[in-house]
Amino acid sequence: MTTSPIDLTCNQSEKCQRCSIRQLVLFADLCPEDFDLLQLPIENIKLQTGDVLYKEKQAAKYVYTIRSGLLKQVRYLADGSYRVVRLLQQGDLAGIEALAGSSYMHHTIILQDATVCQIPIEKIEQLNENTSHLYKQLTARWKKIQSDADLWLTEFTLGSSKKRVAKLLIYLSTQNNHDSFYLPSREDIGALLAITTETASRIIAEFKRQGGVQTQRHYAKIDIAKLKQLY
Amino acid sequence: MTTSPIDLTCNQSEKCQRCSIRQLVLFADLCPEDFDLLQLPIENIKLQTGDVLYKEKQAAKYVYTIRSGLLKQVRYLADGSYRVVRLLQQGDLAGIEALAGSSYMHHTIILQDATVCQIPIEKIEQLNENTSHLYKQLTARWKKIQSDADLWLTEFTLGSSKKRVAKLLIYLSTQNNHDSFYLPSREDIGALLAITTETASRIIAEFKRQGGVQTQRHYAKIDIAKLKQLY
DNA sequence: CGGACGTTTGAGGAACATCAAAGCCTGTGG
DNA sequence: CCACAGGCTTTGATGTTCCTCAAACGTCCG
Repeated sequence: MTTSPIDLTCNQSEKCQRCSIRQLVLFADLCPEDFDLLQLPIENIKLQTGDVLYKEKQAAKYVYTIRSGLLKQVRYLADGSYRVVRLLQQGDLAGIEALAGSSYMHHTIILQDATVCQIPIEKIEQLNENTSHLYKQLTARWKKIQSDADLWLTEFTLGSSKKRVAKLLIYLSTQNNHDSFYLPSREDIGALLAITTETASRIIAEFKRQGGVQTQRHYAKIDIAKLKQLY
Repeated sequence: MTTSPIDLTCNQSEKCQRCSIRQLVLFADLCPEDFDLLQLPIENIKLQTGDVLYKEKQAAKYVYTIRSGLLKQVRYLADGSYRVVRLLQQGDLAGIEALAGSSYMHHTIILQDATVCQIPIEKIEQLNENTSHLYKQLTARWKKIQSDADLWLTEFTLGSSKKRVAKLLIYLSTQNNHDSFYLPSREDIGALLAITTETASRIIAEFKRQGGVQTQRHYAKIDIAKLKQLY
């Protein structure tokens, strides 16, 4: 979890305006004058699998825009186990709850190597006071959190385990435009779907035998049509 | 300009400023000058059990502040069944997603007789442009949606049915300060917890026999300590 | 090569869904 | 005031799914 000090030297405004995923990020609607308000540094951070972006209850000073990779937001339970409550991908924000409180609500952990932009909260609040251009994007992000939560509750907590695993695989495969996608560990899949590690393993192993899924290291390809037949 | 106290068309500003749950609602932070911007009428609506506040995909023109009662937000599934994805109570907003889109995301249905304030979306947007006082409350509402969703995923979709029902009863009982609370139908409890109506019924019946729960019509009292022993 | 960790597989049992029927409230109309 | 219909709740019997405990197997890495 290292950051390059070289990044900090060049003009922030220009860096953000030239952002390659500009249309996807929080600052999508800002105009050049808005960018001129950005004085504090926005760091671009590289993270790898297993890194912890931040922990629950930690003092919240930054909101993070996900530029690439896959992250999980996790709640640890009284018995030591954990539940994955959200997956974050390109364009999503991590730690947005920092805008309404002083600490983070989850552990946020990198599943697939990621790059994120670290945006100081003061900067967001400062922009909010000086321009109305951020409001729309922020609202859209909040709404996405809500609709993702609803999706989670209707798609991934209901029906047989087989159906849930299949739906998760289909969801993961459609979230990027490569033909293969990062396949979480069986334990994480369990924590995502509220099933045990063993059940997750059994189902994926069976899908592999039946030709609905092919795996290679931590990546998978699926045959969506075949998968839909199998559950 | 004087206004009659019984005139329903009386000055909106005064009505909202005198609101009995002012500290709980979206407009909590507004100052008198902000209220003067409120030109459009805000209607106070009474609703009873079974009424539909709005439906999924319906054109969204209003955000609703819940003044009293209990509402459910529901997603209907392909097989005709439904899933309750959220409960709304005093101080919550219904239809807030209207701020980032043109239609509602759920069916919102009254469980326990309710009163709600109907706020036109234009009014919120207009206030947002003219004052920064609404921003904080709106952000707090979005954050609550997120934290409620996380609560749902960790408390109500995990563990044995018995545990989930007990947690739901405890949750419902602590949400108001009366000693009894509205107990949803067994079908709704099933749709809340992703279990069948029969299982919900069996568990509540057993809790009743063992003295953890007492019911009367649609209301219940619980013995929290005893309930915690039972699962 | 050996150890650690994640995955797979197995056997057995508990929990829950399903199908089905009976019981119980509540409101309605005779 | 009582009888009855309809809807919700409760209960039962049965079968399936999934969890639990346990062990073997792979794979990656030092």
